[in-house]
Amino acid sequence: MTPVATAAGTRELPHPTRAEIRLEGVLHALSDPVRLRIVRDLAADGGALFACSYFDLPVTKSTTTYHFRVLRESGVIRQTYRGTAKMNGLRRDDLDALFPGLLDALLAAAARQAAAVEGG
Amino acid sequence: MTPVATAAGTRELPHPTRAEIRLEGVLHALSDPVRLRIVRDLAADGGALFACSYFDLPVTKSTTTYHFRVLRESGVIRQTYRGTAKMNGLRRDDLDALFPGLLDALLAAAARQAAAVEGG
DNA sequence: CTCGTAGTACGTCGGGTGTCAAACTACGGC
DNA sequence: GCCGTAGTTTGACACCCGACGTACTACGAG
Repeated sequence: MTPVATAAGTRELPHPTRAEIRLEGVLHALSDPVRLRIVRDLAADGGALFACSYFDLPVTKSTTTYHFRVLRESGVIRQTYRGTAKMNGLRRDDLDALFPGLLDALLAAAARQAAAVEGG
Repeated sequence: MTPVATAAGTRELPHPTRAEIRLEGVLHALSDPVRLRIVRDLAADGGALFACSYFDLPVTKSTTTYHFRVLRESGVIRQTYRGTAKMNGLRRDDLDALFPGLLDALLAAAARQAAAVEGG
């Protein structure tokens, strides 16, 4: 069996269109420390793509999958398969078009808070 | 009994200090449609204060109390008693100091989305 | 004092969230 | 073909969240 399109074999991931992205969903996605960290790391290296395994998260693989899915379904990141890896990238263009300045303000706020916490 | 300081009689509400405000908490507070609406209304009239009953929310009184408490405990609003009413105001000074530009970006994003939804 | 208005506290309830372990699928290399 | 690596799925779990009704408290007006 498993002729075509098992859940994992689909090789095609559902993303919300730009118009479907909801501010509340984005804020909810970013209100989790793990997910906020992921987005910060993603934004740190420009528009580069990173596999899930690139991130050093304090949770198991299955929890990691869950968090990336929340980020994708809220429209914050875009995920594409590349061989056995799943590459993740910020949807900066869509977010900037929908909510100009928001992503930068959020990233700046996160950086500021991280500096305040780590720096004492 | 109830000589002094019952929970309601305290007439003093716990607020986080500026340093205690966490970005994740603010985002979580704003990720609920009812609370986002409250903050938008609060911001619409400058720094004016409004009683809870000023807002026309699609929930009961007890749920309203809950949402205002979430906003207060996350540091988004400040609540003070004024007779039998409880006045609510945005903590714009604290938020702007902690996360410059964030609140304005969030309000602009919310306004933009509201316009897109209502305007078709 | 009594009444009305504004808001709180408490108990409850269904559903969502974040976490894990274990078993599984998909791809690339050998 | 077989194995390892990367990620998924499922089920379970404890906890939190948003909603409600009811009973309650606080203050001001009369």
